[in-house]
Amino acid sequence: MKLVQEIPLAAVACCTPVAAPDITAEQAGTLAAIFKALADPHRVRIVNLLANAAEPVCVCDFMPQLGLSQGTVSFHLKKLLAVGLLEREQRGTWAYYSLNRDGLDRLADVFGQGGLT
Amino acid sequence: MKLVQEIPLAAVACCTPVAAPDITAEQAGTLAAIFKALADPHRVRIVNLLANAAEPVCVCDFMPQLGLSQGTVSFHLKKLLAVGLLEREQRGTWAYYSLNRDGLDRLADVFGQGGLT
DNA sequence: TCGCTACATTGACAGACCTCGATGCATGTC
DNA sequence: GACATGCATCGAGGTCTGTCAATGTAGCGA
Repeated sequence: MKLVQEIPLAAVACCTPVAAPDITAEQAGTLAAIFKALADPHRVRIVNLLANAAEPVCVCDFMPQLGLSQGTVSFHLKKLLAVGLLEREQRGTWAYYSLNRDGLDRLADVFGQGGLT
Repeated sequence: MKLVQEIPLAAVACCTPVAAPDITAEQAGTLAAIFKALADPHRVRIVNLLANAAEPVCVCDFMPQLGLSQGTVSFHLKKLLAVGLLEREQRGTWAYYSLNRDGLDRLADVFGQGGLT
């Protein structure tokens, strides 16, 4: 059970719908890695917070919202970043995170298209 | 880090979009549990196989497809069943599994609706 | 009833995950 | 240059997960 840990941003760009005929083991692994990134309540909340934020959010703002230490917040952000769901922007000492809307939209396609109706 | 293990079928029926404003910790946990069920390549393949199957599939058919032992296949099917993504039907000695299309459709809504465009 | 078949469950183990505190590394300020 | 700040990374811990072999359970046929 060794999952792909680092998924380049491009991987999200070519998500295979779960209903696509004859998914390969690699495609299943890529999809599973993205789901795994969302398989934690704190990371779901991070995505939710970013989805409702008009501006990018810095790490220090997540800490009180999630009630986690700074290192743990960085840990979760890195996971979401690795699968291309988030974008990171450095502004001086601060690191601002925002949602990669394209990534989420394509994830929606994984369920929608492909004849799952 | 204690996740809800058993999610009743109804839970999928009221999925909260990730972009819904101010998600609660419980809602985040429910969503994360569903993503966690899909956070394994073998389980993604199971969903994929069922999505392309015209008829419900029995456990014995999954074993050669996934290359897993019988006990492990049951283990994965139980996970997907617990979050309402699958349906189970007993026919004599056989157990037939099929996709809960409603569950997947609602999961698609989690990304689609809520102003994530 | 007995045996067989198809599944579910259990026990055990290795590996992965989440968390925190501590440390390291830039960047900005004095 | 010295210091403070914001963030990433590391090490260690406890917990959870995925896997198999073995065992338990229910239905079917002889």
